[in-house]
Amino acid sequence: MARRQDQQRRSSIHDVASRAGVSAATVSKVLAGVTTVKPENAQRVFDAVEQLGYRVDPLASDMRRAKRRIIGAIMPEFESEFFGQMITELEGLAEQRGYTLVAASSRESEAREKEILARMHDWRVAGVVLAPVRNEHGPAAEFMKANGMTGVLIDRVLSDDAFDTVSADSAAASAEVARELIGKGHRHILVVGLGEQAATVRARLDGFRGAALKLAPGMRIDVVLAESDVGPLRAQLRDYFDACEGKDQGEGKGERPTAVYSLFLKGTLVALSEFRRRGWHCPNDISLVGFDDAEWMQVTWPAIAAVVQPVREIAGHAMEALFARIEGGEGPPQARLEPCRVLMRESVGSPGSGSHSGGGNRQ
Amino acid sequence: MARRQDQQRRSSIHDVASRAGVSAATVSKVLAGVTTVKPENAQRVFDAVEQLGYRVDPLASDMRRAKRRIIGAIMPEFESEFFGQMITELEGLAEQRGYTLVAASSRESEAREKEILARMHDWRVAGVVLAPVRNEHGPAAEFMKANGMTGVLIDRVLSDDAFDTVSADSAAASAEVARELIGKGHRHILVVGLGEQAATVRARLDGFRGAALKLAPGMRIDVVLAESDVGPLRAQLRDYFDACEGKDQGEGKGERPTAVYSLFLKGTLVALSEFRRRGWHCPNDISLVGFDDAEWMQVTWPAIAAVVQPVREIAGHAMEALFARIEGGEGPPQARLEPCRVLMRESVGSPGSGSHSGGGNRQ
DNA sequence: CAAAATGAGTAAATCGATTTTTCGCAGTTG
DNA sequence: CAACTGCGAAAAATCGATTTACTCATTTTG
Repeated sequence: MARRQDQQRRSSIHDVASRAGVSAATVSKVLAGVTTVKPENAQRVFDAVEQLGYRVDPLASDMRRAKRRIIGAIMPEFESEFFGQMITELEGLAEQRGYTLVAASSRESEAREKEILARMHDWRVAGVVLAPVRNEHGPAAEFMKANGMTGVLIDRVLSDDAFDTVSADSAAASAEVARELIGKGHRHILVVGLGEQAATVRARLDGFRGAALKLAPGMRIDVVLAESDVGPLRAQLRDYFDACEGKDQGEGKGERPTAVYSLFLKGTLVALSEFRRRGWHCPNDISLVGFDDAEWMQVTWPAIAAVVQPVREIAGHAMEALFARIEGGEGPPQARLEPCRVLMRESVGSPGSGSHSGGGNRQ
Repeated sequence: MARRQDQQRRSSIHDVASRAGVSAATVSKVLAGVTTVKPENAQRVFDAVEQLGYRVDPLASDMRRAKRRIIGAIMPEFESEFFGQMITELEGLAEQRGYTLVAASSRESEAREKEILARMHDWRVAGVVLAPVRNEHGPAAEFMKANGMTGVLIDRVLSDDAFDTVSADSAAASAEVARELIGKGHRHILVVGLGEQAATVRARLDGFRGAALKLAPGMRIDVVLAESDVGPLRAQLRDYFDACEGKDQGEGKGERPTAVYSLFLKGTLVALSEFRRRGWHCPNDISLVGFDDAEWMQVTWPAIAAVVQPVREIAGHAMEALFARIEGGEGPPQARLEPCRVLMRESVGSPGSGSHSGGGNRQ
């Protein structure tokens, strides 16, 4: 009914100006906090703003200025807790500084990543927080470089010669996982990963292997790395365990690993589902640690041990670095690593303790 | 090194115009696909665009036009799979139509919800997809109404007299859950919910109760509803089961429910963690069904039965309705309900079958 | 006391598009 | 031949701010 007229034109700076009896320029100055305005006029401007319910149009405002107060954020996905929290944090931080965050999901595609970036460039964003699909050497970072965009790379990166980077200290966390598992007596561990090209997967693998072989030089570390998708990983894992079981029978000695370390969240899920399929239970039949924590991991039985990434810290330092650059900060790019927490939960035990429901007869 | 000069001013429509030897207006028309331009000139424009790598500045473009090609999306949170998928879908759909999606999290706060909305109004968004914290009667919807904004309400809503609504058919799904549980022999069921004010919680509760009491009139349905936060719910649930156990001893008959139906995801987690604490296992000691599915639910042991919401459908129809309104569609607001799928998994069994690890001695 | 500096404010240019208006020119028509 | 029609394109207005340049007073300074 009254809808049509509700759709009134919002009042502009000129409406405020004429109501206050000053020029638009003066209004702009008052609102920007310039002090060279007569207090009386300033008050009249404030009054007019109040009466008209005036609010600056950020679009028009950004039009004139060189750096627009828009930040772009590109994440590989939004479905996981990690990136969900990340977006929430980034959005809050951007808002605090009066910026608007435009978020987009690259859906794990580098092609899409670049397209989104191009669109953000069209918007002339002041800066971009990019969590690349693979690593810092992808086409997206290249695009940013070529177009002189300012940005920060997070998560699946180590360091870059053009952009600041912020990520979890995967290597250190993985080393700690190695220490924990070896401390419990594990000497044959399977590491599961996806995306050999992802900077973090490599760091996690190397961190784990380095620490493990230092503590237990003779130990065995198997690795199952799928290239790009979760589907193949599932099959690879099945084949891997099939092979173990085969040897089991042949030699009468358990060739099956006593623990699995998954380098990423979906891998943890795939491992769990493979355990289910085989009727294995944690930690009696096999131990499990996953990189990336999730809320459900502590309520299931057993609770799943996990590496917790410091989302707040990553987001905070990423934004800090980004705004420093936006405001003209110079100097070589910084590569920042934030420490993780390793939560050892019930899914990890000592090998050979407890009853087995699996096929192998060990010890 | 070459960075500074990379930060070149991007070419504007005037650059294209002068290179093509026409006016800016002509360039605009060619790019908009107006046919009243001499083919020869059109070609020269295209060439110039190509050579300069020109792209329209969406900000400047939106400036002049009445409806800006920006869609706002406000979700209560980004951390869950549901809203993560929702944002992903919405973003994709907006992009398909040449719109930019600006997403923000109200972080389950109605105050913040309204603030975000005000900021989106400042941006003069063409439309808003709002998933309200509580229901359609909050201050945010009020704000939208008062300011003549066009929008669609989703998820925690039933119907509205000013906006189209799209949500999962919670009531029907809950009725199906009731049928399934009663079919398995359950006659004493606890329903767990949060936020009595949330439209969906009420619909789910009523849908469940209605169907259940119709099928098994004498059955017992207990309800534990926390008002606003998960913390209290945890305590309430503990008290509830403590009370059950107390009676257990006193009467020697199990007053403990044989199944729990959680009306929302976090409730499912809280229920699971309470089961853990008491050493109860699904489905032997108690059955569990939760509203909202999650990836992990099918890989844990037992797999958790859940109601799957049709995210794609909700997002799709929400955007459809929104764009219809943006393009001037009239008519009374539509309230749309999308059917859910109920996945019965291992967490549901028949009462009294299987061994018990809990305290009560039943049958 | 004249010249320079300062203060307070305004008109106009600008940002980069879109849209409306105007204009020139060619071809028709009365 | 004047008037009219149409077409294609240019010129100008517009969107809503910010910023620069400039105008008067008033005050300070040499």
